[in-house]
Amino acid sequence: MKLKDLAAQLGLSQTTVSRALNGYPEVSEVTRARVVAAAKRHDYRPNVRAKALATGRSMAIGHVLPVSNSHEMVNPVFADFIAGASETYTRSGYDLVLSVVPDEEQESHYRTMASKQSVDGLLVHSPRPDDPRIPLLQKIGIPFVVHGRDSEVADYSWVDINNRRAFRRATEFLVDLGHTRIGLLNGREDYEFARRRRAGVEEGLAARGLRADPALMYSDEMTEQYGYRAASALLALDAPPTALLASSTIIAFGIRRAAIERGLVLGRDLSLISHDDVLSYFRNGDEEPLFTAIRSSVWEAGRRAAEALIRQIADPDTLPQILLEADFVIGTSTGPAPKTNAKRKA
Amino acid sequence: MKLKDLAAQLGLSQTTVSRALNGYPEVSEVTRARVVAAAKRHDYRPNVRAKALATGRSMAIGHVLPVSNSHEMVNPVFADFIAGASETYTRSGYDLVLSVVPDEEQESHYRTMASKQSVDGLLVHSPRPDDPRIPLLQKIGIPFVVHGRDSEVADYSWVDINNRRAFRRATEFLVDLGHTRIGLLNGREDYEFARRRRAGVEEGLAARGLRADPALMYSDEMTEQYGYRAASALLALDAPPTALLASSTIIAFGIRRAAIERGLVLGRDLSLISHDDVLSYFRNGDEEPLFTAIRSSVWEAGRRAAEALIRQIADPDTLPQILLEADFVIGTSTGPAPKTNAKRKA
DNA sequence: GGGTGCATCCAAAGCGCTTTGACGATGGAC
DNA sequence: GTCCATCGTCAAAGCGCTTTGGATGCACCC
Repeated sequence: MKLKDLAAQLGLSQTTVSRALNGYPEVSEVTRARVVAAAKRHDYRPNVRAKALATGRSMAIGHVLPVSNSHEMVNPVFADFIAGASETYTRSGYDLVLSVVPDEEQESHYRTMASKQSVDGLLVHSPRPDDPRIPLLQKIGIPFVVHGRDSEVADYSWVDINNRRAFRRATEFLVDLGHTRIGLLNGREDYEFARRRRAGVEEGLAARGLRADPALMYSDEMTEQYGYRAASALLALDAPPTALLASSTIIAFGIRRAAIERGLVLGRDLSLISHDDVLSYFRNGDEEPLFTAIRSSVWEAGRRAAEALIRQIADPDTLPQILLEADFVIGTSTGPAPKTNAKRKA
Repeated sequence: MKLKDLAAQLGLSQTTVSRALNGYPEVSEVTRARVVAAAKRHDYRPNVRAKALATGRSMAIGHVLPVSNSHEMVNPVFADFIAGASETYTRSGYDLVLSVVPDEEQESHYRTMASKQSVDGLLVHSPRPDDPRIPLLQKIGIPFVVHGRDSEVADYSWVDINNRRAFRRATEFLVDLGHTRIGLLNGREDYEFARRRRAGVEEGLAARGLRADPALMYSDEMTEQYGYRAASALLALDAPPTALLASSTIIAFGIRRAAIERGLVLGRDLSLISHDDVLSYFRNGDEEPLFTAIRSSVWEAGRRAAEALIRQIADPDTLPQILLEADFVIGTSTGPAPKTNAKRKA
């Protein structure tokens, strides 16, 4: 069933039928009702390809997921982010076209997408410092929103959380509890978000007159095993940290394992604050938060980013920039610095 | 730069340019070379929308992810499966259009996709028993591949692992080690894969003359906390199981936590076999497997499913059905049934 | 020299939709 | 009774590509 058939059936022209269905005012309400009823009856839905060609808009948004080719790793964060975004797209009639592309092919892939004109806008994931994709897209002139920022002054549209502030705050919280040896199990610091988090920790320490100890700072792909191994190494030090900051709940799981294995109780012997993306399958406790955490739902971020992109497509002059503040939730994994350590320092 | 411009520039007709670029034989090699060179020089790439309209093929595959609307949960398994599929699509020039749709809207969403003609084929995730989507798609007549099967005799294309056999084998392995009280921490049993796994366990027990104890069988969304809570409950029984089967590595993490917390050593005090989808962020150990496991990469399954679908689109008469056998890898989490329990039974 | 066959290329139609520009009908103002 | 808006409708062009059905030129053969 195509437009032509439907028009013939109704004894109307294609023009009128098209207008009726798309809500143009030049058609009488009685005709519109007839057309809409007939369309529903025949389950008519316009062919998107033809529509796209005629309007020049494909009603699709591109997401390009970078995958570390060496590891074949895809971060579970993406699943939730995309689920959030997809929700918004579906509601607005957009499709989401996804491609998973090895790091080194990113740039050429973006170029291809743009010249094929298969999408009306792009969502850029995981920006690196001085990410080449951004000037590329600006040059091409296609609407895009970045999840994260590649620098403090970013002249493009983005959605990000205030990583620096959140980690600074968490750090100060720990220092105020008496902790002075604080470790950080960060994500890969060739990504901006991880750099900001580290900067936040350093600022927090500095603000309280402490200095960051590089020996307590780790950075890697955020797996459970990384959390376990790094925490085990840290806890085996002569002067182990009394508190740890983790860049993800998954890392925190690994830390907890290392702690339990040593008979340490979180919140008493070792304090732990985790960043919590509120991932579907890695909830930080149920009703009660398990870990004290910097919490910001990445699902929600996906939703917001999608909205920002759609807004920008509608009006290319707006460049939405959305900074989400993370919640700071107190769980059972933090407490005052243990006496023994205090003594050791004295 | 469009075809017309390129043709004009070269002093050729659109026909010839189009043929040259698409590898048709009716064009001389010298002309083809000229055209290809010019296309590269101008970074010409055909507009996919126009191409799709002209050819009737949109060069896109649809994936519809079900999301339990109540929980807003998206299974991390999808991320790896889709990454694998996307790899294949990209290589074959297909786009992947993704939608995340609440359970109850699944059917209407499939219907819409088909009538909009925006995709050439569909990949169906997470089949339920007697899943209505399957007859629907058969009626519509669009090529599709199901990840999993909704029944033992399935007259459509699917890619699945031999869940039943794998869990049967794991169960027998445990019984042969002397375990008689064996628990199962399964996924949601309103999905086919979980039913098969349970059936496999029951078969394995029956084959060794044992009966399944419903009190030792759990079923739920596969989170770490579910694993922890269910295992804790089981271990607190008067006659606790000496061995557990887990439907995912994430559940196994939870079980391990419960075990460690009780001072139990996996492989000595409690045996554990997990299903391992080889998810990016939940590796079962690094070089050495941590858990004894039924292993089958879901990334690979995505790749195979995508290949099957593309094959089917090319030749609708083939209905590829691919049954992957899982590896059985021995880790450190299994061992003979502890004496104390053996005594208790005697 | 006229036919045959092949290699190369082209004009134009068509994919299913939107949108421009025009047209007949109606009704109110004068 | 004429004129002019306004309304409701339509025919046709166009989106950028593929593909059908020739057209042209040239070598080859009898």
